Amino acid sequence: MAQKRASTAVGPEESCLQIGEVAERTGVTQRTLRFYEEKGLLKLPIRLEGGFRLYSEVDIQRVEQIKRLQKLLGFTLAEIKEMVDAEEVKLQLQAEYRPDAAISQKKTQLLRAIEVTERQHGLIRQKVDALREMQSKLEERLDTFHGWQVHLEEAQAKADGKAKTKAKA
Amino acid sequence: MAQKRASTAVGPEESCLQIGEVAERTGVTQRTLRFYEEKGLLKLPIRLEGGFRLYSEVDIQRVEQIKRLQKLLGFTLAEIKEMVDAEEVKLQLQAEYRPDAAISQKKTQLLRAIEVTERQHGLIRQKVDALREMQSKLEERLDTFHGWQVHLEEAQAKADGKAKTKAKA
DNA sequence: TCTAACCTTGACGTTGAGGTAAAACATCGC
DNA sequence: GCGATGTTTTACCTCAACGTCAAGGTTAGA
Repeated sequence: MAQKRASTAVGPEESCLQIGEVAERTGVTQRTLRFYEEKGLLKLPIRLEGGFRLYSEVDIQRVEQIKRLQKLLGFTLAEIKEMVDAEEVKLQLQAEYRPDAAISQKKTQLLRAIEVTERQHGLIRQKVDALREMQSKLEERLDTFHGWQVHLEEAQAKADGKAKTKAKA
Repeated sequence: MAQKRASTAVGPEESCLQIGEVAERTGVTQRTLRFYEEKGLLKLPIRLEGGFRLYSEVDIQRVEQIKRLQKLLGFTLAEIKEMVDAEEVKLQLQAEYRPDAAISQKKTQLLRAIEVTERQHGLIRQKVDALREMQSKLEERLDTFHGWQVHLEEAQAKADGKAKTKAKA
């Protein structure tokens, strides 16, 4: 362990994790974190004077989100980027909600965000539908299998019975 | 169009589509079909004397299944292979159900098939759950957005009203 | 028989999503 | 100041899932 928490260098409330710890806690490699950054999936992290990246808990959550979207749901990193971008827009709108200059510009941004969100929603519904269909098919198949299993048990019992009778005789 | 349906060359009931037509109907390329074959996702098709591949409707269905699993649900071809292999086992068991020699062997196979199917089922449930969570989050977000939208409209109306009053004065 | 359209195998290229290795800098505890 | 770790950038490697020629064989139809 070479470094402790550099907890006073940047801001008062940031959690300030270095890349190694983020990697460990999220289960991805450091390379992957840099790669995501390069691809715009993670925003450029603040740096220590020496150039070391400093992450926050929010970043960790985002990484976990990315992994879920990718591994569980099969989205590509490009699609995921679109999603996190939309999220970014939301946060931005949320933060800048007070200083209400340029209302019509905000309206445009908002419309864009809504559009993206609705597309995502539709995409997900498609996936859910497909999954449900698969699921019911699998259940059907399992039923069939169990039926066969019973059938096989019976057949075997009969065969055994015959064998025993023969052995007795 | 250089060839017609070679409908009498192999069997009486097979549909006999050539690779080009299968590609067109499924929306994948010929290269992809050969690739799937190479990877064991499609069984080796029967061939015309000249070596041309001949597919059936069942093959088309399988290709469509593969594409769904892959694009919609994010399974890798390796995972998909496992699934279609399981399906193959099922068909095999189904076909060989009559000649009931070696019952215990069949039981083993059946157990294996059940195991795979149940794993798939669980996997899919996980995915559905994750997707549902995402979906409700998105709906929540859309609600927020629409609220903001209304808010912005009001703000703009107010601003416009002021402007008009000023212009009148 | 000849040709246009279709198919074959083979080999190399590409893109996405990282892995791995190297050389040099940073930080901490001593 | 030094050594042990931890990080940084650069650069090349890999693996999956195809794309893209290239060179040649096949088939139906005029």
